[in-house]
Amino acid sequence: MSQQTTTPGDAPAATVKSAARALDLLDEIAARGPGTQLQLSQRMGIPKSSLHALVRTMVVKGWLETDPTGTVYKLGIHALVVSSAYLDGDAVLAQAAPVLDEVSAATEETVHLGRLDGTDVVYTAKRESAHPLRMHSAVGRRLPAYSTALGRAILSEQPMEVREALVPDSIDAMTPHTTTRKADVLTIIDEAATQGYAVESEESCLGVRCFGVTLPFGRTTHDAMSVSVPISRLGNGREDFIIETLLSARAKLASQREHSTVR
Amino acid sequence: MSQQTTTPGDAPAATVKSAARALDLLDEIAARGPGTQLQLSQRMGIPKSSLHALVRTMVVKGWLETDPTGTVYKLGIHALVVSSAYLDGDAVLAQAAPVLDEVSAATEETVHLGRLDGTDVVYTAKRESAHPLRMHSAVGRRLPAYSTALGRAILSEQPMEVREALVPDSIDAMTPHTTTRKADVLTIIDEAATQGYAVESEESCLGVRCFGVTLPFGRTTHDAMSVSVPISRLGNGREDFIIETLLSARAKLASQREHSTVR
DNA sequence: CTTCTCAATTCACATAGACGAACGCAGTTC
DNA sequence: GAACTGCGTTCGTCTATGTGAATTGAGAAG
Repeated sequence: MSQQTTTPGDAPAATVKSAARALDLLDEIAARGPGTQLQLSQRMGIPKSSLHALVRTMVVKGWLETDPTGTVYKLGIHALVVSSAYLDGDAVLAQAAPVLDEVSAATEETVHLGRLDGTDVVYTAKRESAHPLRMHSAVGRRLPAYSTALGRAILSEQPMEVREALVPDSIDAMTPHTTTRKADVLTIIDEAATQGYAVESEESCLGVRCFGVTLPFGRTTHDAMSVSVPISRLGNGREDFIIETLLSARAKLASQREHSTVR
Repeated sequence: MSQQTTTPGDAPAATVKSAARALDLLDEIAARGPGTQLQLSQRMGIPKSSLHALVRTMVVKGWLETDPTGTVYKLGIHALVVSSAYLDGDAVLAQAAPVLDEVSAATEETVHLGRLDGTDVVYTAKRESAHPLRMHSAVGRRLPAYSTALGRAILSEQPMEVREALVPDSIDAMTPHTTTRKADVLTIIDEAATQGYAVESEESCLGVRCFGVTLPFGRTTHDAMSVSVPISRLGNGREDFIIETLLSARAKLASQREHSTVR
């Protein structure tokens, strides 16, 4: 993804090449894994001699580390440090955290907070299910917005053009149940807009169904919350209960928002 | 952290200025919080005109975001994304995770994994206590090594010169109980080396005592595990139980290491 | 021991960026 | 409403850095 985010078709906007490359390099390694200088230079289309100085700089600063052998470059520990700072400075997270806890306590399932970034959603917080059977997930992970309940919830509050733009024409199936036709996905998002919540069943993780609602912050909502439940634990109205829980969580946040003048 | 440049007393080491600055800027914001372009340029000692292009580049790439007002710059969502990639690629974490779970289950207290970075330790994983009274902590947060049980455990396996170097002459008290004399801290570390585990009582967080042991990976150990317990829950041999749990966790990892040829 | 391969590294030139100073734009203060 | 203050932005020059080709070094293969 990263390579050349180039916001499509706009001004050349004086950009600092070496700084951009340093950041791209971090993204590249994050997205496609570690590599040698040569491999990375090929993957990114940068002359290896250029990469050389760059990599050295980044190692000195602790943003990259090498293998024991010294030839393979991977992310350094500074990659971790900034993440907590990002989360600390996030007003949405701070406000949503108590509600997240409540939903987690009420449902006893894995609960995520996520945010739209490009066509993906990035998890910004989670609460894990107490059950031994639980999803593998992590704060910072990105998944396509259109195939997750969380992302669909966000998309359902966007105007049509945005939905169109953020659902690609060709969708890779992550599981046999993934909806791969753009039109179908758009229909699903439309239903979510009507219902007020989004669903995704085994489309990104086999055996798991997710439910998502947006968080009522700001006028363009980029944040949402979802609950992921193994299908084996659904039934007996438990699905409805989870949806109710999510909707009332959102209602609670919305009312808080009216009382306190936050941002 | 940032601002140093000039790797102490060795080769001039061709460094890429603008890349270094981009990274320093991330560190700066992570360490001392967001700011306007002017503030940041002053904090970092960079001409504002130089910072201007840099900041724009980083915003375009999603590594920085602005306030709603557009004047205050803070970390962007990419800061989150790399962190999960860092953790994913970490062999130590993958191996230690099950043991972490066990210690968490056995003690029902907050358990941390951490790694030495300069004079600090950075948390790389945690399991939270189920008790409502629990520490505030987060993966990615850094604390001084010398004042935490986790850090002291790591230091206790380092040679004397390293300990000397990593404990500063002047220590800021984080709580009234913080040990602030370098000599005292070195003595405590020495005791930890003898005992095989490190302790810290209310020195970084009032009301909390922590116990730490190193993880037996590699020959120079940079990783350690700790348990943080509210003092009110100690007593009745619970302290000994926790220490035993940690020591046996380490023993388990050590034996695993002998069987599997990892890394 | 020689040759191949794949890695990092260095060098000398063309270019991209760092810098200080000047500018534009709000919101405040007098 | 005029002078200030704090902010981002632009411009032209000097310098740092990106680049391709050539070099070194370590293993593996012959």
